[in-house]
Amino acid sequence: MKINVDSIEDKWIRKWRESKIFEADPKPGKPKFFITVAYPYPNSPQHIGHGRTYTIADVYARYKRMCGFNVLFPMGFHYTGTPIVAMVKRLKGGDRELRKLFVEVYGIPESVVDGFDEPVKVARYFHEEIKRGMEEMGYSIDWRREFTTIDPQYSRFIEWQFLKLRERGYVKQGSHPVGWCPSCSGPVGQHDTQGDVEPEIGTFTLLYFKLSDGTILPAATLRPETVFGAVNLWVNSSGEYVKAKVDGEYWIVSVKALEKLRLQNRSVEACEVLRGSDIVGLTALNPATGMAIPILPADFVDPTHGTGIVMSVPAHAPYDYVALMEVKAKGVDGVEQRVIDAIDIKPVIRVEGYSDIPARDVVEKYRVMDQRDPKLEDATQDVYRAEYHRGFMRDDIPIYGGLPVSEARVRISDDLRSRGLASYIYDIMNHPVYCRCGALCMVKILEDQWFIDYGDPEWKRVVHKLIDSMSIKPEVLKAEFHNVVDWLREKACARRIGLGTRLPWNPDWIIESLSDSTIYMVYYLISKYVNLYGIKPDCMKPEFFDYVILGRGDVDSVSKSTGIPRDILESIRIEIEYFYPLDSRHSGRDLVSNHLAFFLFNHVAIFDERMWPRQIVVNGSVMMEGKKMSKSLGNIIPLRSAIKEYGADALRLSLLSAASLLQDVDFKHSIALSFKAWLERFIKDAEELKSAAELDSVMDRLRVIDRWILSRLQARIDEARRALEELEVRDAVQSVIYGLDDDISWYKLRVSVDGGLDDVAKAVLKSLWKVRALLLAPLAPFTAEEVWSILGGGGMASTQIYPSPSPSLRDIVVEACEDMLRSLLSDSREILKLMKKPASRICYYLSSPYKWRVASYAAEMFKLGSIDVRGLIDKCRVDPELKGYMDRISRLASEIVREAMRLGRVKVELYSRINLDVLRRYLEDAKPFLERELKCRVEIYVEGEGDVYDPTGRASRSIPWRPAIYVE
RNA sequence: GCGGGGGUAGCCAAGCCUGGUCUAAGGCGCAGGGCUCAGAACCCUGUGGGGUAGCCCUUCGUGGGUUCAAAUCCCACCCCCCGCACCA
Repeated sequence: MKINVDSIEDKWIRKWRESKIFEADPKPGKPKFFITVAYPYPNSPQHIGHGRTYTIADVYARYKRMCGFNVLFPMGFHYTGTPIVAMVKRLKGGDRELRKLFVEVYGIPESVVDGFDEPVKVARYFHEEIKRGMEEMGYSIDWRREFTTIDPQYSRFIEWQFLKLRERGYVKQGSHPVGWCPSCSGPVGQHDTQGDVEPEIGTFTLLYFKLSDGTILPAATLRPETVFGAVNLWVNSSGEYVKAKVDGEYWIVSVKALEKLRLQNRSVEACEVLRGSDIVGLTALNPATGMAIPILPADFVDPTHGTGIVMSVPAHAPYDYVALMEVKAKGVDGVEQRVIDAIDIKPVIRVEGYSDIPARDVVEKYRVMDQRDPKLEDATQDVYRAEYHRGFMRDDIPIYGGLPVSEARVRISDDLRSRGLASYIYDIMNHPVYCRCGALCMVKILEDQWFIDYGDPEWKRVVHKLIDSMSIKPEVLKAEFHNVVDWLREKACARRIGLGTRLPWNPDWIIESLSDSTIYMVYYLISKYVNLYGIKPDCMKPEFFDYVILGRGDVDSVSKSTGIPRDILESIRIEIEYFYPLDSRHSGRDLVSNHLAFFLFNHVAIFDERMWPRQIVVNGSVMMEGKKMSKSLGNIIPLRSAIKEYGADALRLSLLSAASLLQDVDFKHSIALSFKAWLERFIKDAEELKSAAELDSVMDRLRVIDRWILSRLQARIDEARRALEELEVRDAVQSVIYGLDDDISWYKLRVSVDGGLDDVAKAVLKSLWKVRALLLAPLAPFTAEEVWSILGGGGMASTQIYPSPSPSLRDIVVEACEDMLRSLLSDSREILKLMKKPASRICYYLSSPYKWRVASYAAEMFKLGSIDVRGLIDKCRVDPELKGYMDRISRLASEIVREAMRLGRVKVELYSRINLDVLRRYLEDAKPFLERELKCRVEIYVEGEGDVYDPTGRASRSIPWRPAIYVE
């Protein structure tokens, strides 16, 4: 029979939808479980990496539902933000790369791409695409609550949230440096740059070197402490410079630098255009030492970086050292050689392992050829790092002598600034970074920027308290959350462009995406009513949210002022009281330091303690055949194509089983295929077991091995439950699939006669298949439903109660005997393997009763604590029944102790349940099986009884946990 | 730099918190066998080395230490990955 995965999936998607089993409404008295995953941003189809988080959440939702909870698992779509806007702009600008991505990688028809002329159209398209993927994956979502973050009703909600934050004093206004494109006049993030580089903003100290007429030559540096060793200045002689009036003083900087100063809100007025060569040869005063130093040309100076004026510290900066050596050797046009010769290298910092001039050390070490040599970067890194961590200011440096460099740096910069000899400037650390439009990125200081003040210490304190009291899975992340909360500072919460909600008190600003997604989980409880009754945005005034979310105000007056009928208001209020707080929040690990942290802050700010979230679950990402998924590698597999290729269940299992929660999953084609095959086989087996009898009808005919497999099943159920409870989905797959497979294949080997199964075995397997279908239902729901229905389970698997271990089917003695049988078989095989000739008969010798007595003492000792030979002998000595055996016991005791150590606590505990009679009967019973497996006659004796066939005297070697073996 | 995570057999990966059940789960790959006209799939067996008796030797980044006993606990070192924001 051929299994048609597609039609099975279609069938169950339809049945689930028609039966509305995933639509959750408040049910007083029934425990609820509210679970959400971070909603998707619809700027591309989802790939299998996105699928992991949603699948884990769905497994949890399905599991909790089967545990009797009224589970609510909703979904929305996050339209807020700039990337989609930027994409449309690029498409309109004829960006071929992006078009290619859409058409060739995502498989979107050309005509559809042509229609992408507005951000919302793009969002709607991917929204539907993503939603379909979620349905196809079998996610048990209550779709009645779906919304997007640009729905006007949602905007009312976000406005309300921001009014609350502002009321509580968490919203502030201030200035803020951002990466900026002067040509687009907009902020640039990673998405906006060539090569997706994140512009890093750094603060440079601007040191004011002055010409004799007072004109300032500001040198930008990250190492202001080295100013004491600045013995000349560098400019690029062919670079464009300007003399300009900056904040009322005359400055000379590069043309680009003037633009930066303007963006950073200095008053700037250019006066005169210069070339670098125009200022070469002039003399400037060092602001720290007062020394007159010459201005010299250097090719390495990049006029677009910093100010285009570079202070030269040849003792500690390899670039400066090399450049100085060059000018000393070659001379400079228009500068007297005497001036150049007079330049002395001045050391400022001493650091162990380096000479007085560390820059020279590394230049020699790296064999740097000239100032264009790329090795200078590494050389520079070396010196900087060593000096920063291990360096001290030399004792001849006034005031700061003896200070560690890291401390001196801050103090010197502060002191010079307070004396008006320096200031600071922001610049791009990883310069140069280019905007997609091609322009060089700079730093702009935005004035009047709105912030949420996550730096507020009191607010942080409360968030710490929440983190301590909630569950975070995996638990190791708790420390990370605490750290993140400690780091967080003001967060810019609004921008000028992009989709989203406008700040209610200042509509020029649009609330950015990480700030409008912090408490929206509660909105799912409202959106159901918005969708159901078409509540108008205008009705959703602050008092509406105050009432339904916080329980403030009076229903009648709220109803009157909003025009929303009283019963609807009350229903929403009841819904929120019932489902809130959120029981589990799921996301990938990349959201820990932003979204998830903000989620906690905002809940604490807006809700009462009893409505704070209960749990966060974080998972790692997905790799593709060992490599990171990326557009450039072209190894992104869209979720929906993967579903087509492997089927939803096989894909789910692949994503669930390949790694523990926080670890990155390595997705492999071969693994997905083997799950696919496994699932098909599971269904085929069910078809074959369909006609078997029910377990109840064969209960009185069960053999030990039947009892064994049923007992194992109970253990697997227990493992699966435990694993799912802790969201160790990997372990759940392990137990339900591989673990049970192991048990079943052993069982089949034991019960099959001539390769076939009798009707008892079939009945046992049928019952096992039914239980297994339910065990599998959260993990691979389509297959589970299919098998459950094939075997006539009744109702849907998704709504059954998750199996619990049944104590009456657990049989530890049988498990112990079977375990011993297996090790006996494997020991026998090992012996047989080493024998050259085939064996004709194999004899097992069980220990005589007195040995069992000694073993039971040993097990007891082990259970209570440690085990030792002397102690064991002492115990035996006082036992009158062992009186006659003391001569043999000393050797036996040491053997037993050794074996106990080898077996370990768990096995010894297990074996202690067995006694001689039970084991003898058990092995006698299994004799035909052993003979079949070992292909020779098997005989079982008890040491010390009459007619024991024992030509080599092996019987005496037996101990109770390990019968002796003789092979002939 | 600060903070977090990690280095386990051919590969991926569990175990580590709570030391002994650890030559170390499971999967993939590989090899042999079965099935088959053949192949794919599937099913068995093996997969550090040695061994004519169930065993011995070696192994969990490196080096020390604690312990009767260490992949697991402690110390030092080396290496790798991620986050540090205005961006979803």
